[in-house]
Amino acid sequence: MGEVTSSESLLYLTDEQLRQGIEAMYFAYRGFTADPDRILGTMAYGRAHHRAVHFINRAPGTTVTNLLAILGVTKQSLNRVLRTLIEDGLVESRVGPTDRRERNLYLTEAGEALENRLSDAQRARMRDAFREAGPEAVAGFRRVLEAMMDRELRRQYLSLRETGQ
Amino acid sequence: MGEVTSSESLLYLTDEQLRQGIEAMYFAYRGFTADPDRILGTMAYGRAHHRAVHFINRAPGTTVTNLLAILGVTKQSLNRVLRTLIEDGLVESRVGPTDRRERNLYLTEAGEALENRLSDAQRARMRDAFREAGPEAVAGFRRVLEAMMDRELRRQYLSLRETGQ
DNA sequence: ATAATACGTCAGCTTTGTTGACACTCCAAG
DNA sequence: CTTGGAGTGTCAACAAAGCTGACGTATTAT
Repeated sequence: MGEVTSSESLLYLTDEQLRQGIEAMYFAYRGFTADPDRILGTMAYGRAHHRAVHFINRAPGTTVTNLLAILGVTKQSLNRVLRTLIEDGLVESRVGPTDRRERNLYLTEAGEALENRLSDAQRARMRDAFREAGPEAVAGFRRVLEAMMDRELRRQYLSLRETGQ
Repeated sequence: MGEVTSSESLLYLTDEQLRQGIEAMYFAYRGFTADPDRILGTMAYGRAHHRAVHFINRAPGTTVTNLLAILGVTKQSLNRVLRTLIEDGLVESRVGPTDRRERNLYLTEAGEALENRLSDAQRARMRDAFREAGPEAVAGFRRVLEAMMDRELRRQYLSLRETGQ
């Protein structure tokens, strides 16, 4: 406290500051997932279903391999989730038009309805947080998060951003 | 795009912006946990052990009930983790001096060694991200994360901050 | 004395991840 | 036109880490 590290004051890089950043990240992430989790808890779905539905909505027609790369799980794990979503009529799997080995994934109306419910809840929290913190804080938030991603995930994130208008 | 919402420009509260914030949070959290996970993967421990060790280090002598409140899991779940840590000599459980029903938890030297290894890795990533983003971005990052926490978790987070110098 | 608290543990279940193995379809290249 | 490999689906077995419910045992508080 009151200890000046340099004339530029790199106080925000103190171990104590970094630890607070780590704890903030941990507690905030729990808030971040709390609302969708509550909704999902009332049905037979979990966080994995949310992720699948989110990214299918984000990039309709995406293939299984694509989804595997974004989610970073094994195909067996994803397939289990995907299968229940297809059986329950939330996701449609169409044989690829050019390459018929591929499966293009789409949300059905019911799937879109669930996606909306979940992302409405998550967006509401994000919106409140953004509003409370203000636009400059939001810009900083985004900048730090981007810098925290793994190289490959960052690439994925940025290419998703291009997609969305 | 180019659509002006108001004279104040609340463009950062667009659904598209919020969705990008959500995805940034998701991808960044994976980066956030990647390094400790890699280390833990080489031993018989997981993320749950990391959390326990982190918060015991943060508040030495904390009780089991306290830890339960911070981590938000059941005592059965925590106990499984705690038991292995105690058996392996990373955590010491002392009978409470004033109230002998309580157990005060402490890291042993070996426990501290593991905690250091894990948090060094995590801090290194946080430090790089902070350095890359700059002090103002870091302040914004913290402000948004704080606003995203559940009321109760935010309380916990803030009381932890007081503890640390 | 009795009730409540703090802790530990047994048993069983769920979600979501993992390996490894195998089959099928289909594209592309030799 | 065959053959290798990519994309996909699925079976089996397992692990980590969460959950509920129930019970036992100290210890403290009323």
